[in-house]
Amino acid sequence: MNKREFKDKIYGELAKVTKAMGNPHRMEIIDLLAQGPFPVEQIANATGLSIANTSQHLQTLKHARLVQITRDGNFIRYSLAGENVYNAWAGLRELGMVYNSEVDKVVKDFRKGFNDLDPVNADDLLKMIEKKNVVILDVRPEEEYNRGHIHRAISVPLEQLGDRLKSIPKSKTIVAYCRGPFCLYADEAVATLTQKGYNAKRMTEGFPDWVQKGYPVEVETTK
Amino acid sequence: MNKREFKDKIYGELAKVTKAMGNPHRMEIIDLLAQGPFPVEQIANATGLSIANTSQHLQTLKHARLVQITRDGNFIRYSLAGENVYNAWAGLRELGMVYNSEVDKVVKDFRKGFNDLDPVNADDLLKMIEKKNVVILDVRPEEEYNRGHIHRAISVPLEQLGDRLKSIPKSKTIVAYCRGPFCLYADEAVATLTQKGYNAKRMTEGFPDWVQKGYPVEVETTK
DNA sequence: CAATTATTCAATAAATAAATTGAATAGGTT
DNA sequence: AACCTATTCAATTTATTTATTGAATAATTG
Repeated sequence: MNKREFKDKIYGELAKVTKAMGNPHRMEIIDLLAQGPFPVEQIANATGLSIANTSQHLQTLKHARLVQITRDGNFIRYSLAGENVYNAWAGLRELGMVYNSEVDKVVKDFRKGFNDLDPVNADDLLKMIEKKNVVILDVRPEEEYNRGHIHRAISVPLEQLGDRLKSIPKSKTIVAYCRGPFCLYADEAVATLTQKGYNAKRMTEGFPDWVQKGYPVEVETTK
Repeated sequence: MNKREFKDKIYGELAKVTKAMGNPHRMEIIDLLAQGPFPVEQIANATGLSIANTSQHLQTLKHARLVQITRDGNFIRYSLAGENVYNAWAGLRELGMVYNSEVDKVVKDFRKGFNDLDPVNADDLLKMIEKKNVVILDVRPEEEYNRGHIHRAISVPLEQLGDRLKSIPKSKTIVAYCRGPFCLYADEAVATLTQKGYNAKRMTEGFPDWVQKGYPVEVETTK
């Protein structure tokens, strides 16, 4: 193998992995799988794809070793192959948000529609936790909260928010978070809370980013 | 814009950027441009592509805002649009090297051919610098050394290595570095030095990775 | 062991990306 | 102003990727 063949081989392999990521649906799937394992049907529902199409995209990701499967009864659950997958994905996300002003603009414009201005980021939230003047709401589905959540966050899945307002104190700042910067659960929660008179904000990032930064979490102990 | 349109837009934009990276030649170009600005012809030579083909790939990268141009006399020089581009690229590289055992294997096998076993990584080298028992050789072209190099490294471009052996002490460990883990200049230098009786090793990473880690550098002051 | 359910495979058509060639452009130089 | 030189554009062919449909598979349950 000469030098050129060596380079062709190496960059070829890297390009394969990158290509496997370089599709809108697969980007969304990776973002979702960062929350943990999901069966094909749920992935299809979340992304609006057909089951067969979802399966094909998952095969593409699997061949590139970006996702792995675990069998659980009748279901096959897909999850990310390791933390490097999320790291790489987050790197691309940052790239998109910094240099492609359209992405940033669309996100900001959409949040305006929820009256969700002045969000806090993960570093802000960490400081607020130290000062103990904040209530943190995890508004993802309960299953995802159970797999792991921000230290001292309470689980209030978006569908239950209306019923559980009385347990949320108006005297403190409320920070809601969800799956990631493109997940809208937290925005919807903030819209509801603000309307009811709460001082509520969303955290711009999601739980996986909190984990990536090494900030305090509680994780599922069993299994 | 509804939720689905929002997500399609966001993930679509991210996929565009990722697709722009997801090609073997463009991967190699990004890796090269991490050293600084290069004109099209040099990029074509380094990658073995035709000028026209190189130009097309550069246009693709430019439209995705991954590279930017600066005019300098008759030449147009291309360089990375910012540090996030290198960060994202390095994230994909790690992903490829960790989960795709083929990449790791090819790199290791190729190094064996240079008798270049037992390399040091950036962290190792930092410790060796503290102990002052190492000579660091920057074996990239001089122009790249001039733009920035590891603190106290001396410039010995590969072509000049044979002529400059007498100035390199045999009493110390020699560590050579170059552009990155897939660059072969350092391997060739190590092969030559080892054959002449030196205790020489390569640093597995390259200069951009050293910078990314925030380790001590000397950079061009003028301009 | 047949039936059920979740998932994957195979085949096709439509869309997108790549390499090649030669012509066009746009700075700088004489 | 005419001429260089580096770079880009346009047009073509070939290769790859995507979505869709319906059939096939494989583990589980009755």
